[in-house]
Amino acid sequence: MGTPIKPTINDVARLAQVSKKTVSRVINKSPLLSDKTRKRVESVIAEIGYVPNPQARALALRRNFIVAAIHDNPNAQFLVNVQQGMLEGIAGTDFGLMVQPVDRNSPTIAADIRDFIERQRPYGVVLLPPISEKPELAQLCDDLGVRYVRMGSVKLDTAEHTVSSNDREAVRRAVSYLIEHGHTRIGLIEGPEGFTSPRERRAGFEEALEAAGLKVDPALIWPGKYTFESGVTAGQALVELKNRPTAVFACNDEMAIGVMIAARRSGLAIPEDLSIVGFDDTPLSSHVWPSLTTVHWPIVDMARTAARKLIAPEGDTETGAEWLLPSALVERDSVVRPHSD
Amino acid sequence: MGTPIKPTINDVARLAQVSKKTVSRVINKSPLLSDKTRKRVESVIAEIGYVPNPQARALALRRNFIVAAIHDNPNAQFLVNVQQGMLEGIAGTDFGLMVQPVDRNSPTIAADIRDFIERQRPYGVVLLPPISEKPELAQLCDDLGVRYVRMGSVKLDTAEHTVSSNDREAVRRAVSYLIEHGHTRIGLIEGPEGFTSPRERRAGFEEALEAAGLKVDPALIWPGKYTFESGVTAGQALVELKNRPTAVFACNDEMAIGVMIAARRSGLAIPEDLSIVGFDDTPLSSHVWPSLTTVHWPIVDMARTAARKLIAPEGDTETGAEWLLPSALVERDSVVRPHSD
DNA sequence: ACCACGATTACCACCGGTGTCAATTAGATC
DNA sequence: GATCTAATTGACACCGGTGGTAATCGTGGT
Repeated sequence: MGTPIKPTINDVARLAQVSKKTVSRVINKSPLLSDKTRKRVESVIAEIGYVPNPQARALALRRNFIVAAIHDNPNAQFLVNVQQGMLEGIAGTDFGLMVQPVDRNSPTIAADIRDFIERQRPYGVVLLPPISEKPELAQLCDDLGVRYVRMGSVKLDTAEHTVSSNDREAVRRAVSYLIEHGHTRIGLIEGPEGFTSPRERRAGFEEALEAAGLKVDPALIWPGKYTFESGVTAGQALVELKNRPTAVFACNDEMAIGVMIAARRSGLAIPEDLSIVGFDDTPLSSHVWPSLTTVHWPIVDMARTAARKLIAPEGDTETGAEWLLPSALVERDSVVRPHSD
Repeated sequence: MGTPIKPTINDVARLAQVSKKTVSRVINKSPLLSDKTRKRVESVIAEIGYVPNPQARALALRRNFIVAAIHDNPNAQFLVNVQQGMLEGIAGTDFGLMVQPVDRNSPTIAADIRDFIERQRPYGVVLLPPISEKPELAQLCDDLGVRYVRMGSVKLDTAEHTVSSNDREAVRRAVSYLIEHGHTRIGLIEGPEGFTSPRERRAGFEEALEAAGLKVDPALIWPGKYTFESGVTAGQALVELKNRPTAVFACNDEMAIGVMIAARRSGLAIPEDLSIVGFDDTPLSSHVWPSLTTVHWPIVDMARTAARKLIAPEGDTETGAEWLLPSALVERDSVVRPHSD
């Protein structure tokens, strides 16, 4: 107890009667080593329980074994999914995961991120949406010489260093699904303005309608903020329309569930009177009743991929997974054909 | 771009015409320095944008500036709250936050944690519930010479290194609140077996009944797993009882909401036919309809405190906040007086 | 002007690893 | 057995900081 003194590479070297450098070679699995020596050193390592000091390694190699998730996203499920994915991506390596939230609206956001990176010098960082949409932050990482990967929707300013999903196509398919079920008056609850992903989702919505020869009715499109409350508000507005829609696509699950609540308060039955489709596929979506048909957003996959790309050897640009990950519609119980009138 | 070379302490020393050590003193705000020298060095630092290399510091000081949250908790909101709290606790310091999940059921859990700690050598770790209840893990931290703080409910094996809330008392108050509202048949949905916190919550439930002279009816007590589904199952069972309860206390919010759903499926109105109280005060609890009366569990406060205690100077045992943090009942809309029959 | 003494500052080893390159050893060849 | 070459291994500087101690500076007292 107290303060146990960890054995160092010198201890191993002395006990195995070899030089530090040889021990270093064993640790790093260098091929230019005789089996005999390797065995001997390995047995000493096992015996005294030597583990290389990560800080010393980091100093000598001028790179440490930490990747960081930098985010500005208040959504718990999203964050946890990202963390899970990144941890999967670094599993089996020596890397660890740091988390650093920032304030999207702060004027010092760039300085804060710079501060974090310089204070910790992580090996690389993953920029999560929505701050991944700010090109100046990617530039900052470049300037600081820290590797980075952005997570986002396709159609960011550039695809470089970006792991993405195709939200537009995913929404197009989801709305087409509603149309195939016979819906022609379909409401949309949008995400917050000023970000790529909500914009893409709206574009997908419009494309689906146009492809089916339906026209986009501005009265059926309401703004939302990705929050439950904003879903309730928008849902209420939609439901109280004289000529109300028979289906609603909400740009995320939370708002979709808000719509459910609002509709029910107005005496509508879900899905009989109003079909609803969400986006994200959070656990919540299968917990509500009726369970929510929604677009599965591959966050975990994206985060895993981002982490893998981040720690992949320099030249190795084609490590395994692709940069674009597929979404999929998850059919549950919140969509039926509309009343035939 | 490319690989910018960060200025080092040597660059500063050369430009300011002083020794490395003097620069080091400036960085560490040593008092034994003349103002003149300090000013000169500081201006050079500002000019070339020098930031000390954290890995070199970590090596020399034999301690780094990272605290880690080690957890085995699948609940997203809980994790995010803990992270938020810990980040608040280290705000303004040089510390960063790492996250390391482990598998509670894995036989190698201790080895996994040891592995993590040795691979990263964080300055200290916070053990989150429920793994904070395993004394052998605290022992492990001791053995490894890494500082730690546990988060949990009072009545763990020992209070040492433990930031806690008093779940028993909190539940006692919540259930007393139901009793004050006229409920006498009160159901309980328990948390998973084998952990201190659910045990304490149950004890609080029983104490409240006994204090009011009511007897504990085993038929009204159902097991749960802290999941939404288990809440639905238990809720359904309670509601279908011949002599069903007029109120239910669920050991967490998710289960409480499960009970809501189950009750509604059986045609009961909430809260008119069934009052419900939860535990946690997750955002969810104010999103459901009717909003859920629940016990506010001070996770953020506990996590903030844990982080502060962790990085507090050695002897400084009485830094600010207490080790025991208060819970409080949050009155919302899910409790009314029972039908007077 | 000289000296003691506290305030500043410099020097050098060290933290625990890795890179470079020279030295040593082993195996092959004649 | 001597020589050559490839395979192993070691010596040493260095990564960028900090600690301990010695050296230097400034000041007041006499």
